[in-house]
Amino acid sequence: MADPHMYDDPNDDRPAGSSPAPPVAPAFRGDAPYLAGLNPSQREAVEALDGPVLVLAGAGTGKTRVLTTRLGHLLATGTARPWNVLAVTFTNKAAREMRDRVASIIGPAVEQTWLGTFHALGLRVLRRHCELVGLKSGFTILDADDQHRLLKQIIQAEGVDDKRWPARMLMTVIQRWKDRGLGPDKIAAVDAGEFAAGRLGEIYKLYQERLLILNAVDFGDLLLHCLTLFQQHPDVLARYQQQFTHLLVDEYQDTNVAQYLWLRLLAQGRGNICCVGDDDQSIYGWRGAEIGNILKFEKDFPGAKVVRLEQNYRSTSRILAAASELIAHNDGRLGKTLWTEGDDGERIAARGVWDGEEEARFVGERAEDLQRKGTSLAQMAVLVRAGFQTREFEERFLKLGVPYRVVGGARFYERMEVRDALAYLRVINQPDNDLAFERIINKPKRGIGDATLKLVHEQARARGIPLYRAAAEMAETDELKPAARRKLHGVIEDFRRWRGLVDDTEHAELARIVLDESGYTDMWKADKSPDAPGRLENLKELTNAMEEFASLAEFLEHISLVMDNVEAEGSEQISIMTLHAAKGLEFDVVFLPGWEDGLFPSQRTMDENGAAGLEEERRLAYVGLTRARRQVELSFAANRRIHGRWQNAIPSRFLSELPGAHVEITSDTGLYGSSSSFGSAQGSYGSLGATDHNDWEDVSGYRPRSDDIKRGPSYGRRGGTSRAKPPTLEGQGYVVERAKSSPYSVDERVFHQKFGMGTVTAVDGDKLDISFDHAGEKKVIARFISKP
DNA sequence: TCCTTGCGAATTTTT
DNA sequence: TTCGCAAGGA
Repeated sequence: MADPHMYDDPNDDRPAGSSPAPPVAPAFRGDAPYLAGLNPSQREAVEALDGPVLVLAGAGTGKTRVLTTRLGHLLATGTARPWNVLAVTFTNKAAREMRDRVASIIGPAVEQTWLGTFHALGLRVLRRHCELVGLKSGFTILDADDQHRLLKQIIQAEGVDDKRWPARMLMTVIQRWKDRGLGPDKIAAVDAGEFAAGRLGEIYKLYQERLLILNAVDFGDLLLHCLTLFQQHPDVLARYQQQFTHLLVDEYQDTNVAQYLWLRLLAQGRGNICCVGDDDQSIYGWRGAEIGNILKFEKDFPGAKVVRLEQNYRSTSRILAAASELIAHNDGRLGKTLWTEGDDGERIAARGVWDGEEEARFVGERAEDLQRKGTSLAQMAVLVRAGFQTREFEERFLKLGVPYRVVGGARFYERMEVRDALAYLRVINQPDNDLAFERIINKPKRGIGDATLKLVHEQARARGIPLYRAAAEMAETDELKPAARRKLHGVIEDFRRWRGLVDDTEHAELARIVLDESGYTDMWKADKSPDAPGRLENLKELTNAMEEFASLAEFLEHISLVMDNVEAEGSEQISIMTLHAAKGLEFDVVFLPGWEDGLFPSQRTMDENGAAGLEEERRLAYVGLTRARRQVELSFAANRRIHGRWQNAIPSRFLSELPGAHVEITSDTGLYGSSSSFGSAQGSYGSLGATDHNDWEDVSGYRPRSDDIKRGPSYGRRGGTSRAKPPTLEGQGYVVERAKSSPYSVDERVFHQKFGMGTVTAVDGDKLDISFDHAGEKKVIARFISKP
């Protein structure tokens, strides 16, 4: 039996089995009110409480409802006591939502469950046993910026060329190692050898050592230290195993190896683990998520029951059909068949346009049109592949006066001014925080530059003391030049005064005092840049937000874990966001712009991760499509400006993977050749969707295969690019007549609007290799070529 | 110590 | 194109 004193908060964490479970509430046997309205598979997923369970929840099949009802059921029937349940999510938002919804079933008892993100729960465990992994109580959590600066210092100190091996890149590698549960001691020389001239293993080790000295951890450590703890202290692990009789995991397809190991260790107690997820929505492979976790669940947890949720309550059957056909192009799926009792709905509209600007114009018009017909802007979203794509839509919506919001983007707590303000507060709360101290020691400029700071650093390192203490001492001695010393003295005095105020000043008020007296507020007041007023506004918001917390320390602890924005929702605004940010959301109408090969699927992903990367892109497309309830408006441009370069583009291969019967492709006149060159004999391009099989492939002669990843012009490379904007459609020369099969042959002389005259060297469907007289070898789509 | 200029790189992102 | 960073001059 566990030592009852092991748990510092008896109210919260009673040791396992300290009291017998109450009898199952008779009224809840089988016909509990919260079970009403579940379909048979949902109900099965809720009621299978014993042994390992995998719930494969397709998009829009009521996953959240199942998850929360299951947790509620577990507690309401007395199968588990609240503190015997471990419920894990990925985001704070999901955790909040689950907590709220479970509370509506079982009331405040939910507060006693271990419900939270992997990181929050990892932290909770770690706080109790930190000394066992070499940390001291009160350790701090570094955010991405702190990590980056710390690693950069190490890289420079080690004399590694940070041009060739930027800290960001090495940080990513280290993070991926941590995601895989690998500490510095587990990195084989071969793995580390690829980076930083073979020194990354060493750098990783130094980085971890520095973290311990700073008494700090990064996000990856929250799990990594837990793993070490569990492995080296079986007694501790055993107690948690005993405590957690039931585990519940959301978004299982997004777990990384470290999270998997963490779960598996804990689940080895009673083995009642229930994971919910959708392999088709695994889109975070690039940050360590291991889709293999969900694929091999049945192997990992023998005797696992698999429940499929396939009835979709969100989308029309045409949208589901399109999404299903698309995702069927992926290999290695667990497989699901989504169906709905709902309407067919409208066909997916796919629109070809001239360039990005026209695409934005088109989306703007469609949005206004739909709004006039009664769809709220709040029920529309523009989902893009990459952040930079949002700009064109923002500009367009501004011009049209269509209210919009960009979801995601810079988060509040990551804004520079907010981080600066927090750094002041952190130093006051905990002067040993070197990174925070360093951040604001000369912000605003107070004449303590690199030279002075370097001396303080040396002193601190030599004596093994924190920077703040070194600075405080040097402010009293003669080691510094009088000017520097005076300035340093001034700041240290300020901090002393502020620290003296902590106990009897309301902490939000203290923050205002600090920001004023330090000159930080004045610095932004004096700043004439256009974003200065916004920054001052943010500082005000920050101090206001502090009022909700009991103390400064509590506030700081909270925000180091919860970095998310509280989004204002419900207002009449169209949303613009990345496909990644859209996961889990739904809208009546979804715009999916930029469906061009190289942009989406992203060339970079395909280059770096090959066929697996392409599959992940396809899942992203699947996520995008399944966000829509009623209508999907796809679009693709023939020309796009990427990083200031114009490039011509071919439609995304995903477009040709959609079922023609449910997709209606239209295109501006002449864009992709005249009508005679496309589709059937007389058809305007717009009639293509009527045929059973999408004619696109027949038209272009281009049949993508899943392993065919390097075709087509690529973004971010030379070839098919030009500096100047391509001539407008009204120009001329772009409406090209050509016969159905390729009208060009090898050795033929041709003309290209941008590259001038050239000779065809190879023909592959509608793609030509041309040796231009002045522009060199290029791959070009036939429609951009004319006969001289 | 601060400010200007020039070069290079440029997804997706939670905690 | 645009942004961020680093080197070099005032």
